[in-house]
Amino acid sequence: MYAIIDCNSFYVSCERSFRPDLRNKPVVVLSNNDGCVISRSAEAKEIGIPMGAPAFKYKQFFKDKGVKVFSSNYSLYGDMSSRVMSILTEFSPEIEIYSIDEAFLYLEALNVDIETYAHTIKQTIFKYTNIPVSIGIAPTKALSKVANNVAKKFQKKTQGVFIIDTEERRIKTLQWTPVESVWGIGRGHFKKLSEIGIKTAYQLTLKEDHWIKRHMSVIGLRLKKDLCGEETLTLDDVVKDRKAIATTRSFEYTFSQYEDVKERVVTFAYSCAEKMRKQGSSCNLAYVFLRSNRHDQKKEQYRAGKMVVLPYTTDSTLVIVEEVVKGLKEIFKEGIHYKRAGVVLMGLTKVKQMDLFVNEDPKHAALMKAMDALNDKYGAHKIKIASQDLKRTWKMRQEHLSPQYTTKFSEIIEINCREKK
DNA sequence: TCTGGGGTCCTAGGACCC
DNA sequence: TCTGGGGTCCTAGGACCC
Repeated sequence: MYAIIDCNSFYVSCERSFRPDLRNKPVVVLSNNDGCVISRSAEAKEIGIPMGAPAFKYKQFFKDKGVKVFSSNYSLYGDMSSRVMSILTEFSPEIEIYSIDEAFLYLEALNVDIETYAHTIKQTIFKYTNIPVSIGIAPTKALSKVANNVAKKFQKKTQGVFIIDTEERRIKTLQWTPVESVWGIGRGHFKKLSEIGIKTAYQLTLKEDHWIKRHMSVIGLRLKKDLCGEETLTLDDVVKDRKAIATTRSFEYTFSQYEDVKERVVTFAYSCAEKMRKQGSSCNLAYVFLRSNRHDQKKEQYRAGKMVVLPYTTDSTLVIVEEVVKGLKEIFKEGIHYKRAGVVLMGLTKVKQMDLFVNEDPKHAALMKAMDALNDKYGAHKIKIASQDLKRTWKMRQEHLSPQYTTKFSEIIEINCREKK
């Protein structure tokens, strides 16, 4: 049996974990730049705040209804996530961390009463982190996701745990489940399925294989089989290296000057390269893109991207920045009000294939190592490169940021020592 | 004024190879 | 009348996830 453990309203629950006064109150967490709502407490959902609601449109509503608003605090959520995951590893050696707030556990090898075990998991996580979770258990991964939905929808009745352990229960649950809420069915597939009268997950499991393969590719077919109880999706318990690493942002205002846009793009390339070195990879491709403000149709719309092939496989910020800027020059158009830009590193590999003719200056590796060590020790982006503007510090709008509750003790001690010195 | 960010996988078509 | 077959790699676009 597979269990999927999913934290309820994860970002909101993290904020609440340190603010017991917010229990039973409507709480939301906003995206970067305080743009839109990305996490809602049950109370916030109840008063009709939709996912993705633009914050500026809801400002008054939040005030009127006493909604507590937080800017996103990813270091807090990352830290809370690690705590939850480390508790889960105590319960089964076979675990797949699926996202920041979800993990699959394989329970087959354990000789336990599954229902009792699930409740113990739930209570333990709550005891140590204050984070409520829902648990779905079933013979396949897709079915465990369906079970999880039920556990979430019927909190009171299920106590947050739902198990599909008989054929009768599988069918009954799938008949109840709207097809669009199935894991792997998004807007596009939902539309196609509606057109041919498929409304429930159960109807999907009755559809012929060739139709599904034709319209939903092999992914859809695997999903169907998994829902039928045939195990086609297996546990991915090795942490895989990223195949692409991206840094993309919307700007608080729009930029029209090349120098402004360039400074942003260089900083994005810089962060990408840093993330890539953390994973121990190098790359040979970089993609840079620019976008105007799609919400302001009065202004000229423009979107462009350029893939640049690096002269050799590298993890050097200097080389990557230089090539990304060349790409930027090709797509930058005067007179556009740019709202968003990004850099994506691709072609990631752990093997640095040497080029026959051009190779990296060996000094770069040592320089990167020193740069990473300094930034690690003294704070992010303390060491910049010259094409970033040293005077300028672009701040995200974060008007509702919570404190760094989980800052590590070692860091606090270090800061204290520094101040004493 | 103001609307997120970071990933994965699959398919189709074109260019190219022998 | 009539023009092969089996590959690889790359790109763009679509679909999905959280």
